[in-house]
Amino acid sequence: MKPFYITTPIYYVNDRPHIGHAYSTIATDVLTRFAKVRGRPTRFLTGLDEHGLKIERRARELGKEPQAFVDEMATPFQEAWKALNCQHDDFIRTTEPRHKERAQAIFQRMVEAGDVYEGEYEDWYCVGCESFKLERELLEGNVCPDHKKPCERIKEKSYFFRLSKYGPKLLEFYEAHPHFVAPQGRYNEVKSFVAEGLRDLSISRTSFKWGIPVPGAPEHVMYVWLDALTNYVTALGGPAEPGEAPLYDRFWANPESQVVHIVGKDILRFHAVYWPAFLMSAGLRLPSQIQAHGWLTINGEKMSKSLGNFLPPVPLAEAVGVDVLRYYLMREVGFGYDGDFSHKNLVARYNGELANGLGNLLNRILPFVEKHFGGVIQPLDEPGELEIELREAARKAAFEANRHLEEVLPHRALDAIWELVAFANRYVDRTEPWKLSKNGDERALARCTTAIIEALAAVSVMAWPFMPGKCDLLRAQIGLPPLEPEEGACMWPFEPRETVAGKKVVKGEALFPRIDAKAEAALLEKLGVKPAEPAAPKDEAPKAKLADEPSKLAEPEGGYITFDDFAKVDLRLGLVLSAEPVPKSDKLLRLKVDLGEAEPRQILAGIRQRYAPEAMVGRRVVVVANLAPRKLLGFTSQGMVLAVGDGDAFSVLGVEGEIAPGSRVS
RNA sequence: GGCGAUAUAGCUCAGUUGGCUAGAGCGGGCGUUUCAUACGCGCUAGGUCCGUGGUUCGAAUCCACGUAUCGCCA
Repeated sequence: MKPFYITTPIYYVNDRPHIGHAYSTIATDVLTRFAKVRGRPTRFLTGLDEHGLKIERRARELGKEPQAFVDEMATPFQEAWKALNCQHDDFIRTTEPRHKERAQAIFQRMVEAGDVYEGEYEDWYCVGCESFKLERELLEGNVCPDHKKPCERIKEKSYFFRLSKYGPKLLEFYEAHPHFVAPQGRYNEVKSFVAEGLRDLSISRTSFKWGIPVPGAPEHVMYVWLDALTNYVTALGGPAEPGEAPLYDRFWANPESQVVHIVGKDILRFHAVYWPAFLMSAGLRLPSQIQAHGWLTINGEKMSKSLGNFLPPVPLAEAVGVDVLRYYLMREVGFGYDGDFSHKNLVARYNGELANGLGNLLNRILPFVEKHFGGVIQPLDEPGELEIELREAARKAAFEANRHLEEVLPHRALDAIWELVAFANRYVDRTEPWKLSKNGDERALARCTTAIIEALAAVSVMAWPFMPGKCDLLRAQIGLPPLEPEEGACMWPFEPRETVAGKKVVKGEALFPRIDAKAEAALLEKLGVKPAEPAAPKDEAPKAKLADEPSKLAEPEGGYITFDDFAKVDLRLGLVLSAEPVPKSDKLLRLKVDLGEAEPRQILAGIRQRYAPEAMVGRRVVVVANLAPRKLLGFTSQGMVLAVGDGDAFSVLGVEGEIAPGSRVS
C-alpha cells in the first residue's frame, strides 16, 4: 500500500479561521479518511504560517510581542479543526524550533547547490501581499491592486535564489508529469507563467526581524514564503539522512509515497513553481500533486472585510452539525472550481439528500426487521433478480466513488454514492415490503430488508470519510460497529464486504431529522442570517429613493450611528465614462464609471426618467463603492450612484471642478 | 495587448476516442403509493447544445472567425 501524505496550506495567522480555511481542511480530512478506509498508511499535516512583516506589525499595533500574538491566534485554528472533526496527525507552526532548524537546513542546501547569491533589492513592496510588486502592476499612487493600499519603496540587501536557472527544468518536469497540478486549466496557467521566463527571487529580508534567521547571516530573515513552504518537509523531520527521521523516510523520501498538497488557487504559483524549484535546488524529492481549489462566495457574495461575511465555521458546525457541514461543502462545489455557500442550498441538500434520501431509507426499512424478525437481520441466501441488481448498483457506486476520490473529485464521489441511495429507494418501492408484511411473506421480506441493509452498510463506509459521525450512527442502527480503518486492510465495499446477517438492528433517533420551515427560520436566526429574501431592501434603496416608495426614506431608523459606522460606507468620486439605457427598463441606465481603479465599474442607476444617457457622460458623481454587487435585469451593478429628491424632481449628486476619480468623499 | 478556459433545459452541471429520438440532480407541473422523517416512486422541460461558416455519410462533440464571461500574464 502506497503511503499517502497530504497537507493543507499552512494558514496565515493574521486571519481568524473562516469557511474558506474550513473548506481546505475538510477536503484534506476527507481524502485522508478515504485513504485510510482503503487501508493506506496516511499522514495529514496542517499548521500555521506565523512569520512575516504583517504579523510583526499587527502584533505591535496591539502592543504585543509577535510570539504572544501568534500564540493567541493559533488557538482558534486548532479548536476549529477539532470542532470540524478534522483529524490531522500533526499541526506545525513555523515558529517552532523543529521547523526553524530544518528550514535553515533547506536554505543551507540551496546555498551549497550554488543557487543563492547576495545582492541588493529595491522595489515597491506591499505589506499586505508580503511581496514585491513590479512598478507596472501598481495602480495610480503606487497602490497595490490587491490590497488597495500604497506600497512602500524598499531597498535592502538580500539573498537571491537562482530561480531563473530552474525554468527549463520545471518545464521538463511539467512535461513528464501531466497531472502534477489540477485542475488542468490552472496547470496551463502555471506552465505559461514559467514558459515566459522566471526572474531570480529575493529570498531574504533585512528590514524586519520576525522570521527565521538565514544561516550564517543572522541580520537576514528568510523570505516568508520560503520559510512557509518548507513546512511540508520540516514537519516530517526532514531533510534528513536515511534512518534519522522515520516519518520523513516513509512519507517524503520514499518514492512510493504519494504526496498531495491541497491549496487555494491564490497560492498555486508558490506551490507549483517556487516550491518545486526550491526542492530541486535542495536535492529533495518533489510532491506528487498540487490540487488547487476555488473560492467560496457566501450566499452569492464575495467574502470581504467590508461586508464582514467571513463566515466562521465553528458556529455553523454547531448549528447544522459537523457532518452536515462537511457533506454540504464537499457536495455543493466541484473541487477546483469556485462555488457558493448558501444557507438556502444547504437546507435544500440536507432535506433532499440526507433526510429524505438516506435517513428515510434507513427509517422505512427497520420497522419490518423489528416486527417480523425481532430485530435480527436475516441471511440473504437466495437473492432474486432485484436483489442482484441492487448489489450490482452498490458495486458500481463503490467503483465510481473510489475512482472519483482518487481523482480528487469528492463531489462526484458523493454523486455516485447517492445514486445508490436513490436506487435503494426505488428497490423498496418495487419490492413493496409493506405488502409482504401484510401477507406474512417473511421469506421475501427477509430478502428485501437484508438487501437494503447491505446497501446501507456499503453507504456507511463510502460516506464515512465525509460524515464519520453520522455514518457510525447509521452503522449502529444496523448493528455494525463504528468504522475503524486499519493500515493494510481495505474496507471499501468493492464487493459486499460486511456480513450483516445475524446482527441486530437498533432503531434510534432519526439520523437526519427534517428541517421544516420553522426549524429553518430558527436555524438562520441562530446563525444571524437575515431571513430568506430580504437582502433586497438594502440594495433596492437606490431605486426606492428615486421613484418607487419615498415613504421608505421618510422613516428614519431610530438612534445615532457612530463615526465607525459611517466610515464603513466607502463613498468615492466617479467619472461617468459611458451611459446607455438598460433594455426592458424605463428607469435604469447602465453606466461605466471610472473610480480610479484598474477597470471602470458597471453601475446601474435608476435615473433614466430624469437623465438622458448622453447627459450623464463626463459627469462626476458620488458613488457608494463598497456596496455589495447586485444583478439587475441581467447586469451586475458594482456600486450605487447617489441622488437626492423623489418622484421626477431629483438630482444626481456631483461635485464641481476636476477632482480625480476615486477620491474619497469625507 | 498576449495566452488559456468556459459558453448545453428555470437553476447547478454531465456529456469518454464525432454516430441511435441531447442527459442527471434540484425547482416547477401532473399522477401514484402509504413502510417511513407529509417521506418515496412514476411521468413531465419539446432546450436555435452562444452565433456564423467549414470538414464529414454524420458534430453539442473537430477547424476558422465572431460574441460574451472568466482566469493567468503583460
